[in-house]
Amino acid sequence: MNLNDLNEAQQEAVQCIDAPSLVIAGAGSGKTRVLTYKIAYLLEQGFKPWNILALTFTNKAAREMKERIAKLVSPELAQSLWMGTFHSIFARILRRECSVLGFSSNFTIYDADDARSLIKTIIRELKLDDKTYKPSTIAARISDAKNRLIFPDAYRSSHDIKEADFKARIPATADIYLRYMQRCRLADAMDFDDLLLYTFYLLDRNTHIRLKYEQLFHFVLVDEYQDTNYAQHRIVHLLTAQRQRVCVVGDDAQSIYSFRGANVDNILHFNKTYQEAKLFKLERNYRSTQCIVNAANSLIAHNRNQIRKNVYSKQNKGCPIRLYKLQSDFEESAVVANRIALLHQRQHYAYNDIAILYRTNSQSRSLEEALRRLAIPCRIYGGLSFYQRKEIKDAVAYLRLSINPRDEEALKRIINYPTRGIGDTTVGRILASASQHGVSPWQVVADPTPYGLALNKGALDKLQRFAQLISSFHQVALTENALIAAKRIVMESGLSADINRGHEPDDIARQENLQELLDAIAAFVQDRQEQGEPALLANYLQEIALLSDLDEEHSEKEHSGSEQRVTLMTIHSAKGLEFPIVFVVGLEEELFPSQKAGEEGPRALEEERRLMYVAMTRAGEQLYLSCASSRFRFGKTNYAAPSRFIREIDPQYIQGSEQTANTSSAHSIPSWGSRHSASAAQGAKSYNHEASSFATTSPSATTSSTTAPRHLRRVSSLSKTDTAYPQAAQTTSTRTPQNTPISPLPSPQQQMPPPTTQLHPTSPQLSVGARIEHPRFGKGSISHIEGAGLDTKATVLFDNVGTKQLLLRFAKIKVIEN
DNA sequence: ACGACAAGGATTTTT
DNA sequence: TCCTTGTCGT
Repeated sequence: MNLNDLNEAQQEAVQCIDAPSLVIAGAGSGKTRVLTYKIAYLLEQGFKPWNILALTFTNKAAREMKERIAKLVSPELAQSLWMGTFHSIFARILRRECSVLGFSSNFTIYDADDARSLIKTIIRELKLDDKTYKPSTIAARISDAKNRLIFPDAYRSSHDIKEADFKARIPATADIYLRYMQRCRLADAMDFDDLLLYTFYLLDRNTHIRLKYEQLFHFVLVDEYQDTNYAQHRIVHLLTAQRQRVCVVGDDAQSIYSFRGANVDNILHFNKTYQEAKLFKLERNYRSTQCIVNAANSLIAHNRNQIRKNVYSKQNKGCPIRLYKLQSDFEESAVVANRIALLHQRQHYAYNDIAILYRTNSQSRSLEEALRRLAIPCRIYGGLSFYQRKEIKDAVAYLRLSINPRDEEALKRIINYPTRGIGDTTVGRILASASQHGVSPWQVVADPTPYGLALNKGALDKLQRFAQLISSFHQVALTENALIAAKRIVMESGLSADINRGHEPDDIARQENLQELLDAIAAFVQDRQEQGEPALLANYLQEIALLSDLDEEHSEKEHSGSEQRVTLMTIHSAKGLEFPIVFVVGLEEELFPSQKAGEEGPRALEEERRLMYVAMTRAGEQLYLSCASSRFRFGKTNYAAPSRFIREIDPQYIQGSEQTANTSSAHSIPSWGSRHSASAAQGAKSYNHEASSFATTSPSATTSSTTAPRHLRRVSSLSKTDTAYPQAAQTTSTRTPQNTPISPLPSPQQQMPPPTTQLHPTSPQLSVGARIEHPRFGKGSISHIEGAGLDTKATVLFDNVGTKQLLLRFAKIKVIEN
């Protein structure tokens, strides 16, 4: 490591180890660099890696930092650091110390859906109206309380809260909260917020444990400090109050998660908590042109609540920000797509260098369509993540229940899926009985007699069979590795059979997803075994509970090469990323800033402004802004004025914005008819030129080109939706209505999203008796074949693992002899 | 127990 | 518009 790689401000921040330090890292100022160098520096100064705790918000951030430290120092040292997300580190600690809290070390982690579902159950049990007591609202309130370290008893006795709940007409929230906590405990489950809440509780109440971790962590570093909530702040404080060896890094101007409990005050008032704190400001931006940096500064200057800083760039001045004022969202998309085509063709920008950012996910649609018309490949981030897909949740519910049968949410999810005759009435009685006796539903299922279940013989039989099934899974999970256990569970539960029943594109997608899960488990097991670490199902579940699917990015790149795509994402997901070219679209009042923010007042508006700041500072070389006077939203055309944020940017950095900023009102936006008029901004003129190819696209062509991807999007309900358009040139021009496939089941090569599905379009010719080899199951012989074409399914008797049913188009099998 | 239909709701979402 | 949710009918 060489400190000379850093600028002066960065060096100072890195070298401060005897006092708490707050590093305000302006956008693009090398924040991660400072953190990694600081850790390297600490190691050089003799700190042991296992005495250093580095907390991040995302797994991705932790992983990246670890990689960089591995390169900077050594992989071994990097490996021994305590580095991870708040939640994963605290979960690790909690699993170790949980006996004090009355949880087992295999406790389940409830995700947001589990939490909401349980809250809903409780609302019903309490005979409250779930119109008034909207589960999501209550869940948010409980989450909020937990993030502020307010336990149920404190919640109940707080006058302010009581009044607020009374005003909101949900006075029973305190009861729901208490019951919710009890139920989680009974289920041996913690939700995301509990991981913080109980960690705090443990450290705060248990001196012994606090001392242990105080003595363990000689230095604590926190990334993205502006996004910490009160609980996180207090935990960090508990761990560092003695030694005062703490370094937090962040940018108050980029705090955009207050709606999730993040509290900007943590960073704004850091020096109140740590009075000896030293403040370091990283103000040199290495990412963007002067024009972009200055424009962003001029915008954020409208915020009152902030730490003043002077972010500057020494790069080129760069070109001014281009502003497009369009008439409709449709036009906006077309203009953006056209501009991207030009950037690609004339200025030779790679698609990967370009991002389109928007406030809401729903804005992606028209952009996607416009891009497709010009055959520009794009990748849309957002939507359901892998683990949120129904079939994955079902499978994971079985796995969870096998590890922790008390997991109420998992039980409810699959007790009658696949259908086994345990209907709502039966489940209702079980839940009521469990709740009445203060036991977990599983206890009632496993042993109904003591709880006086009013069920007939048939229902009881079915229950017993279910209980036995789960018990056997539990045994398997304890003894076998995760892969073997998961496969048995998936097969014997009937889930596999249910999933593999259908042949619709959606069914196929589900089958693939389930296979993907099993593949992921296989990879996990292999990985763990290579490391000589345990590879039980419980270990796997612990791993995935806190994982979103961000680390698929790696594997995906390895698999499908690096195809160039334009990135489409919300501004929130773009935080921390950068692109040479950035388009920020949909700059209209009510949309950005959002209507809700407007209603909520200045604080919320400031957050929206920070969001705009984040959006602008993602751009390195060129920044484009656009707004549309009309937009199709919620099935209606809405009209809105250009966003105030456009006005708040110093017009000297915007091309052609002088007139629009001062003289034009919402009504004098250049429109189709007036685009040649003198009042049209320069941006609109260039639009006129650039959009020529769009202008020739007739509306009817638009509708026909929309047909193809409809179910495609469904099939690949991925968090990342890839759209490659292998036939894209035809999509708009040559494909006529006649040769547009009408069948919902087009040929797979054309219609499947290529990067996510690895089909084997030409299934090997197979006959009964053939010997084959499968990469995971090994060798075996075919005992039965059914179906034809794409749906050919073979029953294979494998030498080592028994009989499996394989869909030939998915199974990567090799024919040994036919 | 499941499919069909209507109604209502609809930021952002690191864990 | 599109998705989730709830209700109804078989």
